[in-house]
Amino acid sequence: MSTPHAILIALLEKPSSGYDLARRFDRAIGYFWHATHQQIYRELGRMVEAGWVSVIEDETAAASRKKVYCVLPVGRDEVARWVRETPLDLDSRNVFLLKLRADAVIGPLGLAEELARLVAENRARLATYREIEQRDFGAASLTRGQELQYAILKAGIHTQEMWLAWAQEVRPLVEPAQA
Amino acid sequence: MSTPHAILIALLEKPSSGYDLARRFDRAIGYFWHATHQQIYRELGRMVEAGWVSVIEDETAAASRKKVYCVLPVGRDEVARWVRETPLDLDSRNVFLLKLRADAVIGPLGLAEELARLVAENRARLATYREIEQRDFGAASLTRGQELQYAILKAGIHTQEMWLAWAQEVRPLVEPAQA
DNA sequence: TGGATCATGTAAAAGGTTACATGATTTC
DNA sequence: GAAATCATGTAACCTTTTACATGATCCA
Repeated sequence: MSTPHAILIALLEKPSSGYDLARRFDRAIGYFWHATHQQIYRELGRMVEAGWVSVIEDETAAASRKKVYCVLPVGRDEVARWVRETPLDLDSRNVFLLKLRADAVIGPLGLAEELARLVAENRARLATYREIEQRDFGAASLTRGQELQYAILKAGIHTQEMWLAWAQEVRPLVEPAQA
Repeated sequence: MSTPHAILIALLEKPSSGYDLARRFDRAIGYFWHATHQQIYRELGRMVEAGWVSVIEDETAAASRKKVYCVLPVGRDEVARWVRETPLDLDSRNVFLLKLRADAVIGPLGLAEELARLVAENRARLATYREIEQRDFGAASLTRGQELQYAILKAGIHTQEMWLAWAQEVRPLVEPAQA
């Protein structure tokens, strides 16, 4: 899921300390993404090494042990590169949401093509589900076990349908030329 | 996500070789779950050690190198224990689907309570999303960045709504006394 | 002054991914 | 007989999780 990029994007939205990031990943961001403080501190250390982020030195920082991290231009470019060059499979919807967040902060980053590809793949999968539905659960009466299996399949069907409807809403926001 | 239990449940549905399991995890099962053949072979080895599964010896097996695994009573009990004793957080919906599959093969395992708890938690989260929606995106016109952030939030809202509607459908199937 | 929270880290264990490796069987 | 697929495994690496650890600050 690329923890470092998730952290970079969170830092682009708002420079924070490791502790703050851990809290943000438990709150709003955490609804889609999760990271423990150990992961966060390790990645922050690596990203300082890599020159993607740096610690802001100011009077508040000097007063406490708190280290506030800020994304450097190199880190910003790395985010843009990651968004453009990392292809997603159709199961990584939350990674696409992460890309959208990046697009919201430093965009537009040209996500229209990838969205179109994901839509096509999700439609294909939905079609497969529909076939399974007709083939295996078309009968008038089903056993309890079959009902449960059908319920599992329906979870998949509803997920696809929901996501496809959502994708239609998002499309105009990532299209290059929106009238 | 508990790979060993996912494998046990797949084996309960149909005894298979490691190779077959890998293929099943790439097809129907893989729509909700994923495991590489390396993971599968490692877990199968461990589970034979633990006495949860055993290799079926028959004429077909003797002819080829293929090893067909079958769940032993101890393994079956372990699945039932796992389903009952492993509490899920509200993000692990696919783990709940896995529990449903277990319930379909060796159930009923009493999933009504856990489903009710997940529904309550998901409703609470949906309420939080709705608050954020009103507070942050109630304005008449939004910037492109805000539109995108709103779209991300909507993905969360739609996911919750879809799942809650699905849970209502499933509830009668896991209730202890269905008329 | 004692308990909650802030704030940062290390270390070990478990789990997952990628690459390597081998040989049998089937299909053209 | 060559290529694809069947079938099983090992090893190295990387990431994640869990537990441990420390000290500062804030509030009652």
